[in-house]
Amino acid sequence: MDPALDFRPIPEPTLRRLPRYLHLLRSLESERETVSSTYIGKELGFDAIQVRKDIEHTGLIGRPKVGYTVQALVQAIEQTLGWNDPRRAFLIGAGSLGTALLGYPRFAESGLDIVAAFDTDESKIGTTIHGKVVLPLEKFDGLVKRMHVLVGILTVPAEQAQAIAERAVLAGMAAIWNFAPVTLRVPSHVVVQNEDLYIGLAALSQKLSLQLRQGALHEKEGHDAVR
Amino acid sequence: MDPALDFRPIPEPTLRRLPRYLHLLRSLESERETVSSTYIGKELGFDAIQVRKDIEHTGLIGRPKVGYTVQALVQAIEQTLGWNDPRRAFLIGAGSLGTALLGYPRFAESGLDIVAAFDTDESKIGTTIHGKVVLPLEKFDGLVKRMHVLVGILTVPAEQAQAIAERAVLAGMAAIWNFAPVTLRVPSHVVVQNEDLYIGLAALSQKLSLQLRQGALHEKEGHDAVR
DNA sequence: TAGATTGTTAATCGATTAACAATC
DNA sequence: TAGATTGTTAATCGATTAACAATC
Repeated sequence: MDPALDFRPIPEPTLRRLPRYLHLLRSLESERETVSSTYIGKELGFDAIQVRKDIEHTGLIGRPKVGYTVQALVQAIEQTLGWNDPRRAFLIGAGSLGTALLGYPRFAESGLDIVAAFDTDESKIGTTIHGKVVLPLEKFDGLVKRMHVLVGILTVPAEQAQAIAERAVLAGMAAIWNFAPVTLRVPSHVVVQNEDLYIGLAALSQKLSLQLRQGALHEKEGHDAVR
Repeated sequence: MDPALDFRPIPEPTLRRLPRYLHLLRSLESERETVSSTYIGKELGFDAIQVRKDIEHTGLIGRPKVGYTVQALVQAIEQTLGWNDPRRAFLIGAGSLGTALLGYPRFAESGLDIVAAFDTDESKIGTTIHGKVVLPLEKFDGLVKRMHVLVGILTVPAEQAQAIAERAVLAGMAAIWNFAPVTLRVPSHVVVQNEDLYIGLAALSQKLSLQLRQGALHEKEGHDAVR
């Protein structure tokens, strides 16, 4: 790969596919030595050429006829995503969503090390959820500063999200993974990743009505509904 | 808009932005009569031309100098997304993630009407979570058939996801909103929407390392870190 | 060797951005 | 009216797809 490309950001569509490759490859690591773009593509429903192009972005070079070494590919993708050394994060809001995230498997293998959770609910403070301690929100700002934790995971109710985000930024956080359905206003140097369920819902609605329409069409023609 | 376009699927990037417009517009409905693409763009950080192009996909026509009627735009987007009459859905897996989803606000206004939840945990069965009853999993297949519920929300552990998906399909479901971090194998006529948190995490990691790199660069040059 | 699979270079496609006339 | 904002048409950009020589 042209080394000048090293500093270009990975295109968004590629970035969305890399984690899926990684997931497949990890499950393959114990079974196979090498893997071809054809195999990955077939397995995940992508075009083989596209897979090859995506892999190119990681800088890994494969071998004609053989394919890619699974282990090397896993490492290359992890490297590209910056997942090889996990970043420490605080989670704010230990409600049901927060609890779910604390129990989510393998975040640590995906670049994120949730160090502790914060909440204002007296009954939760001091307990541990999935092995992570819940601390009082008052301690948040101080600990962010002291421990230089850069990533905040926001799982608070929508009304509180903006205020907490501002506290996080003020304390020195550089990135916010936002699960509250609001648009956060933060300084431009702060990274915000919105996890907006409504987007997924929009995609689902759209695909479903398309499918139903086509299905109805095919039924009329006396065919099976096949994509 | 060219009426021949009515049957073309909305481009994915547009589809991802429409819910965000909608969210903003709903909060505007009580305050303003009309809104311009410039305003929406500035508010959400998109290009005004892009906003206009996206709105074009809904088929709504604005008025020069005035902009779009907020109410009409809300309706047009809802119509386009198919959110004006919500689809009934079953949620399977009333763990913490399932609980969080049951409590998620305004799904009903976003095309999804969660009718009931299913679980195998005796202690949960018969209880209600955020107003939805939890039923025993044995009743799932029968109720899907009887009530013609087309959408299943999968919040079960990864190991069980494939098996439950197959039951859902067999019972007649047409779409699965999958929160388990696995690739489901389903017949091609079944729509699957994967809600993969690792994708969001990949985007976050990428943006953050880019930002930190730039920040460091600017510091060296004695500037503030500004995007 | 022959065939599979890579990396590279080019063609296609579609989304974003720009330019501008129409118009309230 | 003049200026803001739309819809339309064209230009640009980047991602996907195709073609093919290199090679294990």
